[in-house]
Amino acid sequence: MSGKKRYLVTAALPYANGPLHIGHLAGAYLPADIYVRYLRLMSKDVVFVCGSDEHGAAITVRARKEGVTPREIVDKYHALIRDTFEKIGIAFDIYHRTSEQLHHETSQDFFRKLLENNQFSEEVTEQYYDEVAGQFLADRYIIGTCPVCANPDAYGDQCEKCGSSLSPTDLISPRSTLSGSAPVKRPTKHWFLRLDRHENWLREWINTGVADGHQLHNPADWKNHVLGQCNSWLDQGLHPRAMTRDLDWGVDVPQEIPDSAGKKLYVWLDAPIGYISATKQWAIDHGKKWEPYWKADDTALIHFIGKDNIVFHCLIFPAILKAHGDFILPVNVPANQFVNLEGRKISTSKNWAVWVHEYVADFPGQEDALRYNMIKKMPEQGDSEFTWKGFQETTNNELVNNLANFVNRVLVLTNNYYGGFVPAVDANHEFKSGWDIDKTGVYDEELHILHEKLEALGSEIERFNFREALRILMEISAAGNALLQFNEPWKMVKVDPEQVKVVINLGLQFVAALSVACQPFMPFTSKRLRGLINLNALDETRGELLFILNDLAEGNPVLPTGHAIGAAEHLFSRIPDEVIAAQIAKLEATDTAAANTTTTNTPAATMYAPLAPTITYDDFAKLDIRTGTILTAEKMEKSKKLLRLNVDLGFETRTILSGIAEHFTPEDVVGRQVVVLANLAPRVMMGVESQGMILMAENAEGKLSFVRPEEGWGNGFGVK
RNA sequence: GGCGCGGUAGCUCAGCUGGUCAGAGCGUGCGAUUCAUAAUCGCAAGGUCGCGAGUUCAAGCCUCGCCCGCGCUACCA
Repeated sequence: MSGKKRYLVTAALPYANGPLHIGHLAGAYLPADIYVRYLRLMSKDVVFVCGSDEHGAAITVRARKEGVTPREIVDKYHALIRDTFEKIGIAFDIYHRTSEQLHHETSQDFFRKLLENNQFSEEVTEQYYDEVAGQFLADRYIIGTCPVCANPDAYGDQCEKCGSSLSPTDLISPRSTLSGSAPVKRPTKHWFLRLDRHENWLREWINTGVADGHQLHNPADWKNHVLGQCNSWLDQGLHPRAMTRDLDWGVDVPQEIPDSAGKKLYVWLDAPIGYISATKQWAIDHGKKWEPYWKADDTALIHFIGKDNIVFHCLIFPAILKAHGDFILPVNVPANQFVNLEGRKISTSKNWAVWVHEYVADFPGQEDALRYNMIKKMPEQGDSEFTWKGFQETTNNELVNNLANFVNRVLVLTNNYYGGFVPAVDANHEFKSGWDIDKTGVYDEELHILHEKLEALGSEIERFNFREALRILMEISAAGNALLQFNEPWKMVKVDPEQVKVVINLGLQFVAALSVACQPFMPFTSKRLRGLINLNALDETRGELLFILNDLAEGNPVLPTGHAIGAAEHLFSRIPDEVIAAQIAKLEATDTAAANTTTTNTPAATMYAPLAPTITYDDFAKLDIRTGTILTAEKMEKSKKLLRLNVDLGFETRTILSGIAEHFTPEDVVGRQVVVLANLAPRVMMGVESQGMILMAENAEGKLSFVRPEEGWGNGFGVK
């Protein structure tokens, strides 16, 4: 254990424009929850904060699309996400929200402090401006034709059809979603954090753990992919990044600052400071001080995130904290990778996901089955895979057959033979060890091994190896089953009743240990299990795992002789094939056109892009579209997406670059008849001038199809 | 194209600074068993550790090249 006096654990703030899916859970929230629950059981001082990230253009875009206010969007999803966390047992000390006044004040104070510390440069850049609506346009407010896949409704930051990340200036014929007009570029001033000035110390800190001459962490404890990603960025050089935006939904740049009108803090400064605001609110609610958790050297700050957030939490936020001056740096950022679903990437926009709020509705009382499976499949080193079949198998084979069964066996035998009381034992009586079939068991030694297992489990959690920790947990259950199997109390009860007492007593100690050790992973099961053996639910403020470890270390049993247990019950229920089939069917159904009518919170518009604003015939007539034939095709050097085509337009041959290399090989396209936008302004890409654009059709999966005239149609003819 | 992380038994994955590291769980086969939601326990199955070279007394573990997956990034239409 790090030896720190207190812990501040954060989990990535969910963006309040959609529900949670299992990838979120396995990526950040479950590992954080396990870690925190473990710390509490070990009597550590820990605060676990999270909250909804409620600002940004995506929310306003969504609000406009649904005809509601941004406030209504965030209220809806904040409530949904908060309740989902509670239902699946993620035990934050506080789940805050960035729309709270306290957060606005906190982040504004941060901005002022950075300004005071001379951490910004002010720069004027050209941004798209909507003259009709009278405001600057966030990237998400601008749509236009995607340069990669020709989707006519790509956003200024990203094309949701092909997933390309874009900038507004990439879009062909951009238009404003506010008014439908074509935006114009206008100068606007923004505050840029001088990240370049932080590059050197960040590099040292990331790679050696040393900052300002102090050893703050050991890089060997950080995950490979986290270090790799950071160094990849550092090697490319850090550049000043804008900390403000022209937005209308977010935290205002403090008004006393000149030119702040209409400016909002960008997500870099808004979201991570949400961790601090949340801690402040928690302190207010509980009569505590928040500063020690963020400013004291003996606090361990740990960020649980997904891999998409690595540089944000390992470089940018630390730079902000350092630039402020008073704050500590994270001691570790154990980012997880991604979870795939049934062989495909989880996609909110394509509705390929298992939504957690739907799971808890479909599987009431089986929250821990999902938690268990997600922990088992946690993407700790590389991407992992969730399948419904796998979920069924682990639930039935491991939770039902092994864990629940072991508990049931012990309780049934105790009730049958000893009237439900923990039997007194002769600690010197021999039996067969549950840990090793060839070993003679000794009561104290069995407890000792149990102690070792619990310590090993804890040490794996401390090192963020949650899958391994879970495996050790199940090892205890398997050893318990083996203990019964080897000693056959149902036979020996007539032959050697003293031995049976030892075996059953030991079995009960295993069950009691499991009731504590399983709590970080499966809190609902812990509570249920504690009930079965007539113990109170764990009080997380009391460090009960620590007590048990101390007891076992001294050779004392967890459950005292004579303790009365309850009736045997099953902890888990088997998941039948039909239920799994239904979930798979549901997944596949929502993946298709049914997405339009589904009750999930997935945007209905994802199947079909919204219709673009109406244009006149004159607008259309500006386009000169011609038939043509691809004569030659070759892959562009150094480009992943571009094919260089020579296209016969009848009257001339054009060189056209087309972003279809990820869909078609050169051989695929040579000889194809195509339709070409012939009067598009030429554009130089990768050093080659493209003289037109090949028109493609695209479906919801982002697959492309050539648009072409009838077989044998000539080249160079107009399309109207 | 550049960079990063992965590519290990049918499946899901462990393998720290190179030398019991060729492993675990599940599935499969055989055997034992009945207290238990036909659950449990034991044994077994021989996987070129992505491909090809190299360094070393010794390489999944180091180096170089290549292939595949994912991510970030690029003069990105």
